[in-house]
Amino acid sequence: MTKPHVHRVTRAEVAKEAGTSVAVVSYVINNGPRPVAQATRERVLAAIKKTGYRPNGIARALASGTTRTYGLVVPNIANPFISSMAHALQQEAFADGRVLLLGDSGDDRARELELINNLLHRQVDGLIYTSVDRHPYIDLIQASGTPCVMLDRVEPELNVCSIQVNEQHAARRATRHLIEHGYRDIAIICGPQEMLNTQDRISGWRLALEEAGLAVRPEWIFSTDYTRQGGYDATKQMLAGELPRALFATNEQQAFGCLRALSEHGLSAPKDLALVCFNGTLESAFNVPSLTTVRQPVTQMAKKAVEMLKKWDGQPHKYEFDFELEIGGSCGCRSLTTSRKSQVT
Amino acid sequence: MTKPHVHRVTRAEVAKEAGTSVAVVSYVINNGPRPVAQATRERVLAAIKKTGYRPNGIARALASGTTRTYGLVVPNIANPFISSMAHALQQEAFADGRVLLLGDSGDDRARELELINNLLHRQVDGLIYTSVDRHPYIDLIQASGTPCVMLDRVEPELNVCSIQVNEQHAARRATRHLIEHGYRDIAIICGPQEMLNTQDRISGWRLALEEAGLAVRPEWIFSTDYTRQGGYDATKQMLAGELPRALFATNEQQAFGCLRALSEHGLSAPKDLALVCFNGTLESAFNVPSLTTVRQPVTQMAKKAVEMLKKWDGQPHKYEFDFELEIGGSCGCRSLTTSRKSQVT
DNA sequence: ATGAAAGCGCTAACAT
DNA sequence: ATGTTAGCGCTTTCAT
Repeated sequence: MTKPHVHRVTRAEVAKEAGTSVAVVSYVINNGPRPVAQATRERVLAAIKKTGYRPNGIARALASGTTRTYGLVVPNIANPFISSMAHALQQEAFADGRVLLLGDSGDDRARELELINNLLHRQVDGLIYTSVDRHPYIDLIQASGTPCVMLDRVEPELNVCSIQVNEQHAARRATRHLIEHGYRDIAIICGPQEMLNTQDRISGWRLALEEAGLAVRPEWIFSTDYTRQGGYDATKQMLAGELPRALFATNEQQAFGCLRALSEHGLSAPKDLALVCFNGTLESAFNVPSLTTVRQPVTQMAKKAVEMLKKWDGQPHKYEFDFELEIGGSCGCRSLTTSRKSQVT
Repeated sequence: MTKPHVHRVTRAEVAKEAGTSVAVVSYVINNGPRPVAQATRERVLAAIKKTGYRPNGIARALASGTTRTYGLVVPNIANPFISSMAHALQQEAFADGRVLLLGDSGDDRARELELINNLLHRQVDGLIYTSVDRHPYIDLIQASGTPCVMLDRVEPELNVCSIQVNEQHAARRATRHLIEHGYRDIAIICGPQEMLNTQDRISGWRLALEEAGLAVRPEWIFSTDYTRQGGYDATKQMLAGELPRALFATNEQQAFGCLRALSEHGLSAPKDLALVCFNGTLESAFNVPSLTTVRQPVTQMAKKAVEMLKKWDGQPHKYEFDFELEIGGSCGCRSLTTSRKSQVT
């Protein structure tokens, strides 16, 4: 019952000032649910202005049962792909009068659990969730009855809503692009093996190789963290063995780590190693060389995610979005085509 | 009074189940403010487990007057420097049991106002604020009595708390580093002229030049957005005139835009243009070439920001942090020293 | 069209 | 050590 803030004007004072009941003040503020006579409305508005009244969102949330808040749970907001998604989600949510509670788990599964519990206690109206793990805390969320949209793939048998691109297809498409360049020795730097998205991306890579009749060499699967350092370390390791001619890095950060490691050995892309990556952002487009990358339609996905939370019906809808293979210079295309429009102008 | 969620267990049910009063349930949950007999405590805990009770954070916030939430207002969460700061802030805040409400204004001043109003209505316990503009909405925040820490410099006469590095010093130091390399023709790519941080960074640059007896050429001040595209455009413009030998880019994104533009003209750093930038992140360390950059102690600053909100006393404390000039390859140092430890291992 | 009042689920002061 | 209850500031139903 401690009130840390300065005195706050309440609805009662406004009502007194306007000479009405508190209910009418609510009707004016909320534009409903009942009509208010024009004269009364004006008196109320004047009283609001005069008193400097500001509705208390917490009290409103308690009474109305909606916090007008979504929770966003992500592994790490410092990942540019994720922060670009967060940006789009916030824009979208705010257009609907809602704000995002940021839950950044710092790539830590225990922390992720704490955050989800915390956000659920806060009665968020919905959760937008990317787990650090292949076993997201779905039960917990469903038990609370909170609408939830997953932003990655989950075990098919889980009855959850999800939004994603088909990552296996995308990985296959990216790898196939390298094959079309004529490369036959194609390695992959991927995330932790147990994660579903890692598995999808590996299997897409494998599929493309098999379709082209190329050998799948297990020693050319470099599993590491989805970080720059991970890509760097994996590449160092790769450089210690027989060097492939091309590489599929399963996220943008790994690709950057890879380029750095290459450069420390006097190597570069696409000259010594052709490179494509997954989930590129503006960074890929501006990098030198620009990165050929699988692009997810972040803005559209954000729109859909918010829409799904708004229209929540408890059914486990799954939406799949088309990805785009954005051609940059890292795969060697730039030396093949001379007249390509620049990415960045 | 709509309850969108499934039935939620309340404290009353727990009390009934445990055969105690509701107050005791609170005391158990909150570990106070009054002691509870061990036996009772255990009965309550058992009842909580059995019923699946979860405290309602909103009701708690209304009754206690604290939402255990901070608002974070930033120009754009997709900016890597900002998202790394957001990451650190969230970690720090959560250690204190609080969560961040993300207010991403999308570089739009009107949106920023809406967001601040929204967050204030939500009764956030504090605000961490970086404005898109030189005139932040301080009055509004102060009128609400909400603790607030600014993360950039504000007009000195404003009585607000702020945390920052001395940007003029940092800019001067960065520029001086270029001068120490022997470069005499040093340009600057900066942000919008009216912003205080732009002015600080320009004046630091200017000061360093003057101290070295070098000419300050107004045509070598390229004002643009703090974005990759901005850096790109400014560099294109620069390339149309007489090319300087060195450049100070006033944020990391501009630096990347610059490198891209250079590359499209067959030029590169540090060979054709030595480059240092402001507010580098891990991206600078991993880029090829790695970027020489002013680094802010993001983690410490986040710690301090949260601490200031916790210990709020209404006084306009200002904290200045030491920056670090992180040496990379973009300024030419790499060719001078051969034995430098790698940045990224 | 408006007023009165019953919650929303909790905290904590006031009882015992 | 524990029970009872008055708020917290709002939404909305039930009256009028």
